[in-house]
Amino acid sequence: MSFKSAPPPGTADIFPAEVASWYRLESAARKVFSLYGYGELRTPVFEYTEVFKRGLGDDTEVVQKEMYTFEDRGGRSLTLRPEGTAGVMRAMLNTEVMNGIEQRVFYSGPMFRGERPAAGRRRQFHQIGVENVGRMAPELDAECIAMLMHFLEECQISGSKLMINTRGAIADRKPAEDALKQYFTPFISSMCDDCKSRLERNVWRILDCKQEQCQNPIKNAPDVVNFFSEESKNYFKRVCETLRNAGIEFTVEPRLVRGLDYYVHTVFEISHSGLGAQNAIAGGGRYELYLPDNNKPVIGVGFAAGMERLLMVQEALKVSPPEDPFKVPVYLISLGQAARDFNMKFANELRKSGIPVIAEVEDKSMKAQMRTANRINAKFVLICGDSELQQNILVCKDMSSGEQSNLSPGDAMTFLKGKI
RNA sequence: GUGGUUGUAGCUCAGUUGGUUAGAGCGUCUGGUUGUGGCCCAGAAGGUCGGGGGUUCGAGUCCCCUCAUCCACCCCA
Repeated sequence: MSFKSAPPPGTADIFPAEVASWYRLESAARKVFSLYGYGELRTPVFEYTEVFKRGLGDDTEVVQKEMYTFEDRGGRSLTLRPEGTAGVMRAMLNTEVMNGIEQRVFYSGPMFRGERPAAGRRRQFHQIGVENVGRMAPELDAECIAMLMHFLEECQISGSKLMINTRGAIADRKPAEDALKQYFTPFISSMCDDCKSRLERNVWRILDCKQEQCQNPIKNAPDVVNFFSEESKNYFKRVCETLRNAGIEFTVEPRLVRGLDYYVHTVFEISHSGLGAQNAIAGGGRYELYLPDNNKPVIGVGFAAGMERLLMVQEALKVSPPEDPFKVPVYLISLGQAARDFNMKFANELRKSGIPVIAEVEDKSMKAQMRTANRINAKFVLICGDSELQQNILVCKDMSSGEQSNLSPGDAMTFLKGKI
């Protein structure tokens, strides 16, 4: 196997046979999201580096060590988007959302993160995401989650687990952070290196640590919710209520923090077993996102789902693969140059009337051409040789029954139109 | 970034304690009497054994380096 034909680490070619499954995910997304009033927004795959630094938070793992950053010829620092929200919010700046008018958008496309590839984790991966921008209400958070569940249902994905938590308002952070710092400080010498640096940089993430030596201190850590304002607590309560009213099952996971700094209040994650270590198929929450040169945050609630992971779950659940939209049902066999000339022209006429066709261009034997027809799974073949040309007919053969008949080119076209 | 795993034909893999022209199955191509596929039969093509260096009379087999794969840590979608 030649390594030269392999794409760079963590990237993959998606061949036509697999693309059908991607189409299905995307059309499920369009269908469901449009039911909730969401329209598609397409933003660039790269942005000014500052958009992500400022938007996601300088101290996040993603910004610190996973971004594909480069300088363009104009000396601008640009970054391949590691997630979708920051770019969408950048696009929303200076629109009516800044005055509390709601915008509902979804997106899908490639994201880039310089991580070591593993099961369900690539350097270029694809997300479908949704953002409800401009307004804040617990009902919107709940509806966003409900829509995600609806989408998963549409994708025939069952057995997923919804976990939610609250991070409180930004104003609640300080007391909670202080309490956490105070609590962890006596234990910190026995904790892992990452946690040591998190203590000052980002205490919250200690709660998320999975290292053996950190589990004990974490287990008894104070519940941050206790430091939140009544307003924040009520907000979360209301989100939970609305979800229950919608009949959505979930568990409250006080340890659920998530890695990006822009989250406030509601955060959530959906996991699915049977995916390997990366078991999150979607995640999101409410955010207040600050962008360069803007002191007023863009607010909203949203989520992103990993397309590769959704596909993996579908496969694990044995969701039947969609029909290949690239089937070519008609194959034109020609015997001799004159017949080939005719077929090249006739093929185009068939295509213009909506019939997918492949015409053989090589001077191969009848048998060889029949074998090809069989291999590409043609439903019908049209055979043309000198005698057919003389009589102005084509032999039309049904590949599954083996029946064949002589038809004029015009009749053959109408016949095939009726069959395909 | 840190670990471990694997790397032989288009694909899935065999290759015995290092020993002559590197194998199988599937796939592909060509044939099995004039222009008819799938099944069957016959034959053919196709590999500098991921790359580089080393040990050896001799390396696909052993050692080192490198690249890539897959997986785990980490992080998250």
